[in-house]
Amino acid sequence: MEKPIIEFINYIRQYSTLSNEAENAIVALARNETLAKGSILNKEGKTCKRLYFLKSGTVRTYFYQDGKDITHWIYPKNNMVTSWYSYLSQTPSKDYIETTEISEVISLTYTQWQELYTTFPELERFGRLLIEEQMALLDDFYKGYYFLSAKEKYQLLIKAIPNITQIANLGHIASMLGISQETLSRARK
Amino acid sequence: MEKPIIEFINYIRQYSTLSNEAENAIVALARNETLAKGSILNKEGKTCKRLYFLKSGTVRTYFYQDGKDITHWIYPKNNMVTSWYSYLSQTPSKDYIETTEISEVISLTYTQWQELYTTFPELERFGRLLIEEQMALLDDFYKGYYFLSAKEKYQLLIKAIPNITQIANLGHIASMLGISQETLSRARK
DNA sequence: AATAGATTTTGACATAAGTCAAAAATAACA
DNA sequence: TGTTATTTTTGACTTATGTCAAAATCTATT
Repeated sequence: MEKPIIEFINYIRQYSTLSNEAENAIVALARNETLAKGSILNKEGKTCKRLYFLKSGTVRTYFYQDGKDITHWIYPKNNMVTSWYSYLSQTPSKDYIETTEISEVISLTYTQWQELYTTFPELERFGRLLIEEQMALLDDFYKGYYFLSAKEKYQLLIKAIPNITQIANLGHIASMLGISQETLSRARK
Repeated sequence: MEKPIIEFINYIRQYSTLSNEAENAIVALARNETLAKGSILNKEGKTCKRLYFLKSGTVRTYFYQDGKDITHWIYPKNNMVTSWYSYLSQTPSKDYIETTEISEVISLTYTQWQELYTTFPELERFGRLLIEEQMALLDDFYKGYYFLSAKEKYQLLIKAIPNITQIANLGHIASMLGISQETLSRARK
């Protein structure tokens, strides 16, 4: 029998060694889905209950401000995806999470993870290291960001997500950078 | 005998239960210092080896961009302080960390924490929950931040750190928000 | 290949915020 | 309590980026 979860297991192994028991527990709980382009994983006002591993495809998180669709972040495949604030604090989200192309995701719920953390210390380690990495990324990305010109912001993003132009359109990228699409278009000239 | 570490132990207890053994291990390793105003805890180019608990006082992290001093974040007492990217990845920092008034800090090194995480699962839990909280804070704060006017940015900061005007001057606050001091002054009008 | 739809670029103009400089207000110190 | 230093505010002018609108380019489908 196939094990469609294997990529996720390998992903976890990059952070922490896994006992057979822990692996089996994850395999037993994980939900594996193939989603059409434009599928919504979570929406504004709903608490994000799941942490997703994006096995293939692309996911975008966004929210509405003054009626405008503003991209929060774009995730290429092989990333953990969720609405971090909502998921971690288990409070209603301000974000939408959507697939921008056909995507496969593997997920467990917040509650399941809490139990796994308690039962398997190696999974709590995974949880810690995963968030540490996300935190370091965010901390580094936003540092001094405000004082950069439109062009410099774009260059910084390219460094963080090199294939961003292949997986997202200009409008989404621009709002992610906090600049207008026209300005971004000119910055790339 | 006094236990000057007790505030830190209580802080940890907010996140995770602590066995006597774990508590003793921390007491044995923790370094307790009183620092004059303007003390530098870490500087640009040096890897931040310690995670600090700010028992009293105020700490500011900042970096230089085009020769300008730009505030990254300001920490009131009872917070964990470090240069997150540098500490978590153990690579050279871009930040300076300084006290802006006389302050007491309690700290352990990165290496010490790694050992504690392995020995005491309850401390690994603390480590995970601490970073999760920081991550949620950052994620929430920066969201949609770019599209706010100077005035709205200031209001958002006041919500995040209500006593900010008591513990930092306008120039530091302005650069933290990514706006000029003059604009901030006018925004507060 | 032709049509329709979506995305990106270009143009003209408006505006929030930056910069430099000086004045005013506040705090620190003798 | 007067003097100096530091911090904050105000003024005049400049500029990067936003906005609205239209043209150009790319993509998909029949």
